Amino acid sequence: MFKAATIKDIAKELGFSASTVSRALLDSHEVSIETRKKVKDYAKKINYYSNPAARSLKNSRSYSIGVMVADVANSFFSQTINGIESVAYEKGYHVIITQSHDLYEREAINIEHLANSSVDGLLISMSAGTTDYSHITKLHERGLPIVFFDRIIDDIKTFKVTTDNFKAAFDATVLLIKKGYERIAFIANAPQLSITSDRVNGYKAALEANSLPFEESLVKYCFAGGRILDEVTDAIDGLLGLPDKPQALFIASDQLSKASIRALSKLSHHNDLAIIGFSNSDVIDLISPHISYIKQNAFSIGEIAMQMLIKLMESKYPIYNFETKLVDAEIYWNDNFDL
Amino acid sequence: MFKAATIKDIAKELGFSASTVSRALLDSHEVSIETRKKVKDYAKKINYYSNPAARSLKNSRSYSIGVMVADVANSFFSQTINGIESVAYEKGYHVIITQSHDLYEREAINIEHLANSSVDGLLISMSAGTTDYSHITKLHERGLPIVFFDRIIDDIKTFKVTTDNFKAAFDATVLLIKKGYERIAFIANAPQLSITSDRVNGYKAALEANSLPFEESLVKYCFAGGRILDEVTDAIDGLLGLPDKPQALFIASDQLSKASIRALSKLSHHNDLAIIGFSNSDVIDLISPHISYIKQNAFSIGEIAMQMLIKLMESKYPIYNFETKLVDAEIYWNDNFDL
DNA sequence: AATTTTTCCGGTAACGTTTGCGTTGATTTT
DNA sequence: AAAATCAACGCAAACGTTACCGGAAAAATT
Repeated sequence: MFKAATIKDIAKELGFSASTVSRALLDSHEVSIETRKKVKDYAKKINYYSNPAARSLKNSRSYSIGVMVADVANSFFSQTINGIESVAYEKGYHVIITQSHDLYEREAINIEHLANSSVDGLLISMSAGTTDYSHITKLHERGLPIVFFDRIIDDIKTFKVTTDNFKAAFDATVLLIKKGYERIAFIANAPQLSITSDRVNGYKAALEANSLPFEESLVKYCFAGGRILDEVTDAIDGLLGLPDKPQALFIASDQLSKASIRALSKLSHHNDLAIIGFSNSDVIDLISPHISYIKQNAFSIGEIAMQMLIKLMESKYPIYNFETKLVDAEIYWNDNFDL
Repeated sequence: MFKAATIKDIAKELGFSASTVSRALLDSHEVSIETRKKVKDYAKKINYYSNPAARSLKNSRSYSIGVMVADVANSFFSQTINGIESVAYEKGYHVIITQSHDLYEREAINIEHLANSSVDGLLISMSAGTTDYSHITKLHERGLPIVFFDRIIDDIKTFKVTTDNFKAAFDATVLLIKKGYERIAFIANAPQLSITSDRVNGYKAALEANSLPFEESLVKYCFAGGRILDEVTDAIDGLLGLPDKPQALFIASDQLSKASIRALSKLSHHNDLAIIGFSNSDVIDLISPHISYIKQNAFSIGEIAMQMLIKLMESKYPIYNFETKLVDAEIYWNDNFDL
């Protein structure tokens, strides 16, 4: 079995002590330039890499961070992960990804698991099924650096980054109104999520700004967030069964968009409806019915989240003034509902 | 800052030595049943978890494995990852995911990085851009357990698992022929990939079994595997520009299917073509033109790959007889090309 | 020329865990 | 009853690194 080179091997070969070699590799000023060069050259020659376990044990840092998302198969999250990884990688951090599948239990277990594997920090997008945050507050109080992204929560004071959901929903609604649609229904995600209330509020504000009435009956919350097709089908059936049918549909998430389209594609007269929905799918433009969509800057959100976490982890002193960054989304309008 | 409980804390509290506590936690028979129970109870009470860094250092194992895929945003891979994680998690392994984006350089760097972070094993799906395998053989010769999945290679003797691509392509082609399509074009992935040749061979064999001629001009290889739209557009234009136009299209990967559909959707008379393509997308049935598709058992492949890797990592003696497991895919036929 | 400072390096201990070996007292064997 | 066995535990070393504490030689200061 292969045995990796250690600092001792270098020390023995070059006639230095292990401490000098260690310092040389860390570029300490207590080692002469020539010695540093000698050590580094030889280290490279014999393909030396510091043993991460030993380094972790000594420094009580693991140089790995944990990421909690609902599902990697979700385009938004996989794009976010790409952003996270690009920053993490260049800063020398490993990324351990876990999925909640929007279930509270999975979230709690996985986060516990991550914390006990001594990750140096956590990047969390809350599961839709979570209403009790104690498993996270516990870790936060212990001093574990945590950054929330996408689905953020108010209860914990730390860095957060998400789409400017209010603005995105506001703009999209205004766009629908400008195009002449005044009765706009809203298919919402689980109500406990930050992204849900922000988006609903943006929608409400847009209606108000255009002196249109807000009708409770036009808003349908989907607690499973599109995971259960029936929930979405029922919501749409309910809307289309209304005496005064809506002219347009605002769909508040990627999962919901897919589910709604699937539900609508089985109906005959879906072409009457103007549809705009959140989606980061790379094939959204190929799907019919052809919808307008709001695309989040997922990659940027990932990058920013990771940068925030690094700031938190590497800060020598405790940080008290936290920032919640809002990233703009992009709206793509499609007039043509038939392909 | 929070300080986790250690074995010493337990030892001190209970009046045992650290070694006894360690052995008790490992269920050693050299410790009495009562002592074991006492230790475990107290450990649970104070929320003790063994320090992974110390354990890794001592046992020279990290209890984490590395996964190399082209892209987590790809449905097939994200489903595979779900399979991998489900097995890994229950066996106490961490999963570190990296992406090659089908680039040789990224693959080489990431694999090197993973190996130096002392993962206990590697799960690899080859990048389309890779033709030189030395970065992997090097690690394999050192004794690092490696399992290939999906895009496997012949050069390295180890466990492998992939879809029965020959059979899937054979069956799909036969199906097209049965439906009356005799001139079937083939849009293939990068030729150096195992999945490419297997699928092409299945297609050829099906033609031969039905006494149909194989025409080189009907097969178009896409070296970027659908990452570059133009490549696919050119391939399709080439096929449709043929004096004797094909009646059906066989598309050999998910990425290619998406790209092809995008290319076709811009043309007017795509309804003449029967299309069958590999895809694991969860919205493939909503996309138009509406195509038939071959869906791989991605989750199973992930599970099997992880089980193979565990067998390899935890075997006390070197293993010499390796298995290459082929998993059946499922074919979904769609007669209706218009939505 | 004597003193102080600086440069450069080594020794040692520690991080938390596991393991081979040794020790003790109790139990079994002849 | 002496010898052998065994159960249950402690001691100490080791995994590879880093950091504190020194110390000697060289350089800089009086």
